[in-house]
Amino acid sequence: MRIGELAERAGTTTRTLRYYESRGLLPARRAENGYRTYDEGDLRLIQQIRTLQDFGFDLEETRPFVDCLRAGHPAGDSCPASLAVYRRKLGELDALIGQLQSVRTEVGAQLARAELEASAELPGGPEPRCELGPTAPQSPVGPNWEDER
Amino acid sequence: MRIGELAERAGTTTRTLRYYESRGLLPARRAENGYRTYDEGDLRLIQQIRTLQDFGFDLEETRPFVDCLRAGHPAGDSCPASLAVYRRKLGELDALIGQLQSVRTEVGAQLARAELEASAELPGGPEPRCELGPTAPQSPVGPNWEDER
DNA sequence: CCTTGCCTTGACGCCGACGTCAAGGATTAC
DNA sequence: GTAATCCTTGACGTCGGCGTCAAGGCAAGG
Repeated sequence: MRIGELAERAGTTTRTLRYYESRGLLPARRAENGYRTYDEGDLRLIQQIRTLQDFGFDLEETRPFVDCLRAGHPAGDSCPASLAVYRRKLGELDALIGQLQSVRTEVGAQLARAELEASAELPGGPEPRCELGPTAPQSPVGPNWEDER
Repeated sequence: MRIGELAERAGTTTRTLRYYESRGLLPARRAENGYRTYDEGDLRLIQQIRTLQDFGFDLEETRPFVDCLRAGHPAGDSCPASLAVYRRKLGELDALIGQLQSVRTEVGAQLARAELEASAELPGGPEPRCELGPTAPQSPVGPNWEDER
C-alpha cells in the first residue's frame, strides 16, 4: 500500500502522514523506486493517533501509544507509559473543566447583572441612549488601523 | 501618562498595548514629540480587555466591550452588543464543557479497561513482557528523525 | 558633552499541525 | 507517444498574541 491509499483509508491526507513520519511516529519502508510502503499495522497506528487527537491529545502525547503498538502489543494502551499519559490527561481534563465551569459561572453572573441594569434603565429611564446594537456595523468602512498585518 | 507607565499600572507590557492599538482597540493621542499619551479611561479599557481575556475571550470578542466603554457608558457590558457576546460565549462554554466531560468519561473508561487487562495478565500471566515503562527514555539519544524543522 | 532611559517604527520569531504550491521523477492508462 | 495520475523533497503560509531584537529620536541629570 502506498501513501495515497493509506491516507484515503485512514481518512486523512498524505501531508499529514508525511508529517507524522517527520515527527518519528509512523516510520515507512521504501519500495525500490523510493515510494513509501505501508501495511495494515500502519493503518492501525494512524487510527490510534487520530482517536487520541480527537480526545485532545497532542501529537507528542500519542507517542507512547504508537511505540506500544509498534512493540507488538495488541493495543496502544497495553503499556504503562500509555496509562501514565491517560492519568495525566484525566488530571488535566478535570482541571480544565473546573476552570471552565467557574468561568461559566462568572460570565453568567456578569450577564445577569448587566441585564438587570439594562432593564432598570430602559422602561422608565430618563434618556433612551445606547444605540450600539449587536448587528450594527457602526463605522461605515472601518477606520484606518490596518498596520501590523 | 505615557505608554510605559500605563503598561506598568495595567500589569502588562508596552508591546501588548501597541498591539492593541494596531488592532484598533485602545487608540492613542500623541504628544508633540510623537509619544503616545493616555488617561485613566484608557487604563479601564485595558482592565476590561484583560478581564475578558482571562475568561478566554479572544481579542476580537472584547471589541464590543471596548467600543461600549469608549462610547461613554459606565461599563463595558452596558451595551446590547456586549450582552450578545456574553450569551454567545455562554453557549460556547456549555458546548465545550460538555465535550470535555464526555471525553473525560471516555478516557476514564479506556484507562479502567486497560488497567483491568493489565492486571489480568500480570499476576499469573504466562510471559512477563511489556518493558516500556513511563520513565524509560528507551532509545539513547533518539533516532534520526529531525527533518522538517 | 555624554550617558541613561524613556520613546518611536519595523520586522522577524514562536508554537502546532498541518495546507498549499513548486519542480521534477515514476507509473499507469489510452 | 503522451497525457494523466501518482509519487518525491523542499519550502513557505496559516492563526493569535504577543516576545524580542534593531536602529534611531528625545529629554534630563551630572
